[in-house]
Amino acid sequence: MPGGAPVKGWLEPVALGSVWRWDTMAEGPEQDKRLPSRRMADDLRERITQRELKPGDKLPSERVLAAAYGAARNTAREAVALLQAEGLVDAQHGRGVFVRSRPALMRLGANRYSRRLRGETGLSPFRIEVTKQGRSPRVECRSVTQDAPPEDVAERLGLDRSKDVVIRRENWYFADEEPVQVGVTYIPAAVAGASPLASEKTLGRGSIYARFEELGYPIARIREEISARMPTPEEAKGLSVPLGVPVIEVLHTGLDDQKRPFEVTRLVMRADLNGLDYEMPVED
Amino acid sequence: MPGGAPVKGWLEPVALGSVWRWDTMAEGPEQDKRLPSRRMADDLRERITQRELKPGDKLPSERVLAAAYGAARNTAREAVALLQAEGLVDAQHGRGVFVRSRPALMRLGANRYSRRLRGETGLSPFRIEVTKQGRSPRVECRSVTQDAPPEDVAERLGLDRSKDVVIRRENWYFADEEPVQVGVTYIPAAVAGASPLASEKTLGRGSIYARFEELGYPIARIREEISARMPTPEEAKGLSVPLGVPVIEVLHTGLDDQKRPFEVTRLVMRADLNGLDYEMPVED
DNA sequence: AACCGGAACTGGCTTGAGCCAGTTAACTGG
DNA sequence: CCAGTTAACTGGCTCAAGCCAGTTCCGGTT
Repeated sequence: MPGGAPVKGWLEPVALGSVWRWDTMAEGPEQDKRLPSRRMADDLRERITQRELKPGDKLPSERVLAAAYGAARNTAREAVALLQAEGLVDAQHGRGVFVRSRPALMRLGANRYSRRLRGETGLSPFRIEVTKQGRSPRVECRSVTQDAPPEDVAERLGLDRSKDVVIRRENWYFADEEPVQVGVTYIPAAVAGASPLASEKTLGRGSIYARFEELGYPIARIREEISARMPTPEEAKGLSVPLGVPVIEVLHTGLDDQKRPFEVTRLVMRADLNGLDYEMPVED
Repeated sequence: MPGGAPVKGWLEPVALGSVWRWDTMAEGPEQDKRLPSRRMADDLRERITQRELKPGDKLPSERVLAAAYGAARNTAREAVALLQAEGLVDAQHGRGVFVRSRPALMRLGANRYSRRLRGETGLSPFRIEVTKQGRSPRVECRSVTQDAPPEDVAERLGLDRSKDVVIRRENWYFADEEPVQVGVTYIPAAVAGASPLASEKTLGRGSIYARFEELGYPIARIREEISARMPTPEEAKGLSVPLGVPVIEVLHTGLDDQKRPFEVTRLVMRADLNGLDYEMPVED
């Protein structure tokens, strides 16, 4: 495969090994020029996508893999690392490497802001969606503080970063005690006033948007700016994001019936568990 | 550093090494128990987020890094690989490892379906957005074929996978000749009929939705299902997605004024160059 | 039957060595 | 002055070896 220094090879005393190497090349003109680690990865990927290895199945151990290809353990490790970075596979210390199963995505829609849903169930859309999947939801408000808004938030709320303050509410969302989302909501102090929004961790029936409505800010429009990226180390730890899984970040702005922004929420969620689902009219 | 088996150490004959190990622990209670590769990665990440290393800057070479920490080159490589997987850094063969710059995201909004925009400019929203960024857009229709629809597409179009056929149009989107998106549009054969949609690669002024309108399918509502994941090897190659960068997948359904689906498009785009931006009414 | 220990597996991380292949700049000869 | 070569960088990949740390299971003890 090297073929890097064939000329040198001729000048130097003919090594025993080089002979059969050239022979095999002559016999099999269809040289597999892929690197060993890629070959292993490609083969495994093939077996996975062909369903020969099904979700939950265990891959051959690194040492077995290496032996099978006549390669070093590190090379097999490299192959596994590639699959892991693609999110195809999940390594568990001491147990093995397993084909990742694709759990049903939780589909967050715009209807999560619907007043009707709010009224009918009294439950937050998150709870509804998780329950629908047969898992048990939990929402935890970790902190309610007051601070200067981040740049992008200030911009969307029409605030001056150096002057205005916002209430910052940090919420964690769990399904079966597994963390799946973090949301940080920013509310202008002028909007929250002395309401529970400004201080209470629990907001009572009908979710936060019922409270906004009581304050004179009925949610009429939303803007959602969506991006995706790899998690920071903190996010990876906090959300226990597996290797090879990105996060979706949603910067959400709530607007009242006069199109005034009264709230911004930054949602970060595991992309292997969550998706978004919007249906909307084409305007104008 | 290990300190993993201190108890065992007491039971066994006292090794010479263990003495100073306990000593140093006593002297410096602030043991850095992180693994060498993590320490290097953490330090570099810190320097990057603190802007000491700015986008475009070159990191110390692997060999220099290794020497600085008294570690092997492979360990430095591991550290770099971690940063790469986080999408913080971009390695270039022969040149070095560079802090990745965060280019402005292209923001695709729902307004891309607006009839007014379509009429006013005659340009597709993609072209508008790219031009706005001072780059030159290009759209290339790679193929127009006829086939059975994929499962999820059939579902959304209300078709029977084994009976109905669809027109499949594959489009590639470039900015400055850099591929940034791929879109595959599926149209029921019954909808496309013998129109240009069914055969022509170029569709003329006003983009594809003008053609649909002419056929009696004015786009009135859209549904967009969004997810994110790591690219497949094919996507990584086709879109030249750098390591550590996910893709955003949008499964888009176009509905006419009677809420009938007449078209589904699967869009895959590099998450480091693209984002989505929706503004919509809260319905009900 | 319950417990505990160890053996034999698993992946995690590191070392230090070597070769290959891009890149760049300085040096050379025309 | 330009063109081509070369040397000294860079990262890419592999090897072989070793130790550590989880997991699992089996067999012996209590």
